[in-house]
Amino acid sequence: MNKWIMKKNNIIINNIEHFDPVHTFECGQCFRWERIDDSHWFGVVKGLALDLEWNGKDLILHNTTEDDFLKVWYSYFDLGRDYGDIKNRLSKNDPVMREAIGFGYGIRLLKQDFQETLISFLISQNNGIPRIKKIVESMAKSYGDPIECSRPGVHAFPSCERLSKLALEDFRVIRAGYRDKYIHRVTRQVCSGEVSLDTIMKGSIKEARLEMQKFFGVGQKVADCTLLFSGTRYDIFPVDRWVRRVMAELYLGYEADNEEINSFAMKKFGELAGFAQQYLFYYAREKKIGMY
DNA sequence: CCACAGGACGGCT
DNA sequence: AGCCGTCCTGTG
Repeated sequence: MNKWIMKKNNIIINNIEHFDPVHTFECGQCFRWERIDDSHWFGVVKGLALDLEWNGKDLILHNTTEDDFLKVWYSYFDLGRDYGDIKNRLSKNDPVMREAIGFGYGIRLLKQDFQETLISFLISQNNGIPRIKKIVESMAKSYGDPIECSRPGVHAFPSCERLSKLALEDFRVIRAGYRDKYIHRVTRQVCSGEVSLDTIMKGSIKEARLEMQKFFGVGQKVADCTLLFSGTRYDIFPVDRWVRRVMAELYLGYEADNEEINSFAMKKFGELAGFAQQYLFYYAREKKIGMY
């Protein structure tokens, strides 16, 4: 549990542990944080804009309110979770995990908006991070509500309700390519109740993953990423090419298919699978594990 | 010009 | 049930 104080319009968390904005914002889970300089970041989350400062030990959330902190930022940054305990449990008898955690020690799983996460990871398929960010930004600029903040031209990520009213052609401007038809239909599937968000939130893991894949354009990978990065489920292990590489290289010794990797990871990491995935993914990508 | 990028669909066997 | 060509767009 982290202690925090309010000073003027800033929330300050002194000596925050298990956090580094580079690790957390650049581990591939989010697309709307911009690095200003070594200690300053700007992000747009759930209709709010935030100037974030991190000096190497203290986290400062500028120009916010206690209300927004308690309603949004506290859960978004997962401040109630004991990452020390998670790291200990994952590291136990696992030198690979210990190494990965030592490398990405400042990763936190952000609790992001479900709809935004769903659309963002729909866009992510067959795409690299710079382009994903560009498309998401374009989506906000074109159809999201403007936000008054320290910078001009900032927009919230548009709701599915708003997006569902658009025609397919309206998505051409965001340059999402063939994914525009997925976005078009998925936003309608969310609003119509064709896919049960209740099952996704409260069903068993198996039911939730199955229900997610009723969304047009959502396969297992996008389903799992959405569940994990929206903080809906943590006992989940998204498998993509980086995870496939790191598992082959550091655990299995051979190239296994997604299903085998998934069941191996679930058995090994259990309810902490989601955290394990992030440490491994970040480690693999930054170190380019298995690329040569 | 071609390969590939943090996949998924749809038509084929 | 599994395989595989194809899908927009940008970058190298």
